[in-house]
Amino acid sequence: MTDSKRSGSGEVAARRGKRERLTAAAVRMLHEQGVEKTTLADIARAADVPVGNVYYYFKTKDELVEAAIGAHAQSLEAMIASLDQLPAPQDRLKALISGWVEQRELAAQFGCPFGTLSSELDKRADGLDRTAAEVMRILLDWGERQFREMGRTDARDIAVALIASYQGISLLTNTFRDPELMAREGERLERWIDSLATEG
Amino acid sequence: MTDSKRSGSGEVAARRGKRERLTAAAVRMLHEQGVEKTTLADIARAADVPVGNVYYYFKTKDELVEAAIGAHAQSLEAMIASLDQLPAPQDRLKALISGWVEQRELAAQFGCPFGTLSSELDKRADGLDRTAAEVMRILLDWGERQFREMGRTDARDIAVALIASYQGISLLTNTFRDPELMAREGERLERWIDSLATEG
DNA sequence: GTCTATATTTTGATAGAC
DNA sequence: GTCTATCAAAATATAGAC
Repeated sequence: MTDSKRSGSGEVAARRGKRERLTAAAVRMLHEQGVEKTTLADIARAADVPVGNVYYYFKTKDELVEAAIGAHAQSLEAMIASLDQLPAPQDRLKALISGWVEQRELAAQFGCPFGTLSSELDKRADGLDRTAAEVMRILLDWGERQFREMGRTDARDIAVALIASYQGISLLTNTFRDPELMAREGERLERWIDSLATEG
Repeated sequence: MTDSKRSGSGEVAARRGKRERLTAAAVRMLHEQGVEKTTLADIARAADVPVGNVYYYFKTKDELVEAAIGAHAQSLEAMIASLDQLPAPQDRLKALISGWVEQRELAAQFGCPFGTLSSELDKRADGLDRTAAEVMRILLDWGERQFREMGRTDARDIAVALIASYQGISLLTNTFRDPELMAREGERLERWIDSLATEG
């Protein structure tokens, strides 16, 4: 078995490694350049994989976009699991906002990584926009649970309002290239969360 | 002067007519399909102008995009002039929100006409994203003036928050293809405007 | 001013050597 | 499994007849 180093688990590791590098590169490039402007060559270069080799891992560009959406879903689930460690729903929500504010420089450069992707996919006929909507719904449902736990009967509406505020301030932060916009809106949202706990 | 019908003011009218049709078609197509997905052929077809003729009016695709931004600026100025007819700033702001809610079906299909454009342009290197930012600033400045007239010292921050809420709910309304999201958020924002007038 | 035909470039995707 | 070379289609832009 002189081929033992090149076959077996070695191949699997290489395969997974490249596939994951391509997915990570896709997430980054789609965020920075958008779906339509990003070419397969861009992604291949960012992943340090030859262009022609991309098709061994992903049959079409859409499959790469789908993999990027999946990666966003995984990140989101991990973030939610982390937030759920906190005992009080108010603190969980405020920790979510803090995370947004921490990413304000990236938002100023390229907007919300998932919001801009979702927005762009909504202009396409295929089903990838529905996949993105599913991911967005995970965050919305989590937010609703927090507000319900705080005793709000309008939990869904204010969860929608919170996520909308984040998506909107991401767009403005990006449009004006001003991370301070996100910081100030974050402070306002945290005060708002506190006020919701005391009000009816 | 056998050519009198084809030269002189007739040509100017035709020229202006086609240019304006192309601009209007660009606005519509860029909204529906996005900048990168929309081809010059798409715009030409929507304007009922032969593809090759487009270049007589616009030297590049970017010039067409710029014209579309200019058209948005004009629409915005017209809307502001109309809102300014109302005597009270609260009513002007609530009329703005009503207008957003009225357009909810279009938002569900394609998002905010200007927000999605601005978001996409921010992913490009050229200066068109700065032009879009100028237009967005017109609305922001107007909102700030209304809140200041209401006696708010935090006028800029809440103007940013209001526009962000609209941009964000447009994105969610589009993502979930649900115009009702915009309607409910509109109601919430109107209650919020009222509460600002009574609070400090 | 208008339009057809076409040049040029880019991009998604494939064939086939190694 | 990897990679080079290349195809085919689409898109921007131009040339030149009318």
